[in-house]
Amino acid sequence: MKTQEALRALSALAQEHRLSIFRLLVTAGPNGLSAGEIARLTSISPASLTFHMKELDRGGLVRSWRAGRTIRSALEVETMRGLVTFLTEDCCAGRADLCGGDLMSARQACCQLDGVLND
Amino acid sequence: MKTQEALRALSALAQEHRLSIFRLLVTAGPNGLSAGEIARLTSISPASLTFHMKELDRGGLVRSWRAGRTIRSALEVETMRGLVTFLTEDCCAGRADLCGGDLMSARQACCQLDGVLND
DNA sequence: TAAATATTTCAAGAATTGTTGAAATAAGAG
DNA sequence: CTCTTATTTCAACAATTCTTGAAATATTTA
Repeated sequence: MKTQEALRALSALAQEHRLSIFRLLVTAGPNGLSAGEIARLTSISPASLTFHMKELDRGGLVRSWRAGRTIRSALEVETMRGLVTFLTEDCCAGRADLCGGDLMSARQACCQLDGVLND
Repeated sequence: MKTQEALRALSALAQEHRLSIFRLLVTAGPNGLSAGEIARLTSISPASLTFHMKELDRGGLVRSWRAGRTIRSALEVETMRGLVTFLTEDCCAGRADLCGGDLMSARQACCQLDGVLND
């Protein structure tokens, strides 16, 4: 995952409504939920929901498809996995332990960085 | 970490300048960097930097202190660790594997959720 | 095809976020 | 105490984000 993709995913999650939509879709599994179900369960108006679903889509966090006369959306699992990897491995590269990453590999990477760090 | 704290941390990271400041501070370690150094290294104007450092502070991602006539800022490590935990354990609760979390414990949790999920 | 349901589009307006340069504040150096 | 360096504050403005209700579109049902 590149920085720009990560920024779009982070922006998508950094909003109250969208975070709750996201968490709802986590529990919904691969079949997802229809827009109407999401709107009802989160008390977001239809027009506003369309706006937020687009942002989640732009962030690569959901995928949507038509099913009859409803639009269903489900989590794009790999993106979330990629974001956590970005935060722990790429974003905090060489110091993955700082972000909850693996301590052993982080320690090795840190040793290589020792000369670069300014303190 | 509560949802509102996570939202502030996510919002703080969801901006190009702030993400690059964050990544700079990852490499800087506990002594941090002065505002001037950050401004020079990232090409952000002083006034704009003040604005963004406040957002990072609001997100709990950095802490700042005066050292002589400079202000130094360093990473607030625990918040980043907490955010990754939030994303993997709390946000994706019961499906931590979706976010790159531990597969074993995720599978156990999923079994308990099976009856609740709607597909 | 007409009616009903589900969702999107659109434009207007409100709210929030980000940038800028000039002036203000804080601290060390002469 | 004055000068210089480092940073913040502020107000104005631009840009982006979010909400709203009304109208438009797509699909199924009668």
